[in-house]
Amino acid sequence: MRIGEFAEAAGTTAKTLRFYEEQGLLPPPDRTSSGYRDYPPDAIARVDFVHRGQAAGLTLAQIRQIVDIRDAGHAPCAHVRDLLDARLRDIEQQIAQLTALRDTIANLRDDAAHPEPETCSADQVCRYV
Amino acid sequence: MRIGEFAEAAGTTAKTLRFYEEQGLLPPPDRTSSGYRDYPPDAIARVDFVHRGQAAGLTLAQIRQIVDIRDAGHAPCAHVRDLLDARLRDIEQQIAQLTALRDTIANLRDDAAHPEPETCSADQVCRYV
DNA sequence: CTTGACCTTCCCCTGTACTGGAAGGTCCAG
DNA sequence: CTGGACCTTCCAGTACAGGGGAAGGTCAAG
Repeated sequence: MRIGEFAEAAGTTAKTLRFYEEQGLLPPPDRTSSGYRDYPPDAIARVDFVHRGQAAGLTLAQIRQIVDIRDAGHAPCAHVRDLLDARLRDIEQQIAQLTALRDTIANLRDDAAHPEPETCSADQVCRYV
Repeated sequence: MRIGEFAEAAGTTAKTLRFYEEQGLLPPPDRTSSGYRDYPPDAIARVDFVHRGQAAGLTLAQIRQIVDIRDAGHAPCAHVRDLLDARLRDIEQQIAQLTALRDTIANLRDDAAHPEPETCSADQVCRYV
């Protein structure tokens, strides 16, 4: 299977597949005599795994850690648990920060609902921010 | 006031001040005869405005739009309201996405709490993701 | 035999907000 | 007069996940 067809089957682009290979996420496929990449159909599972990892909010570097452990012949379960835990903590923190930011902006916005341009001095640029 | 002293007074670094100037956020200050930047103390208000804009989640490009309006002699109130509204919508959306992602990951993590490495096939790399 | 679709490698570009460092000029104290 | 602290400009790089496009090779159909 050549890269274009494989990319479409895997729901991505040829460019991205070459990039994943370069990043160590996909094993380099065989080449035809003319140098074209020749993918086995079951390599799609690996691309799907990368996509699921991304959907879980993992970076490509983290996904690579997992596939490296698997390719070294081990089950990556423990590492995956650690990654998911860390990601969960990050996300909780991001949500907390965004929530605080939302409240801050909502307050600024409320102030700005009563336009009093004359009280804006050029010094402070804008009295609402 | 030379850049180092001014930077400290404004709570930032000389490098950052040159960057802000290059980005059009700060007006180019006068220069001494030897070419050193010479800041008037009241320029600190402009730096503070940039910092407040950042605290409100605005990008430097957006802050620049505001100061450009102000420097053109207009009150930026209406534009500021639009920016704050847009930012608020973005943040609400980000929070919703992160909340959904958190639930997804929490579920994956729960699955991974019961380790069954033997059911992980090398094909799927990891059955938890 | 040629056309067009596909493939290869290569390098640069995107956006964000800076940071690091090199090469050289300036200023002040000792 | 010399050393060190400060300043100048310019170039390059950071993290992230690719995208754009050039120059050239390959393959199948008409």
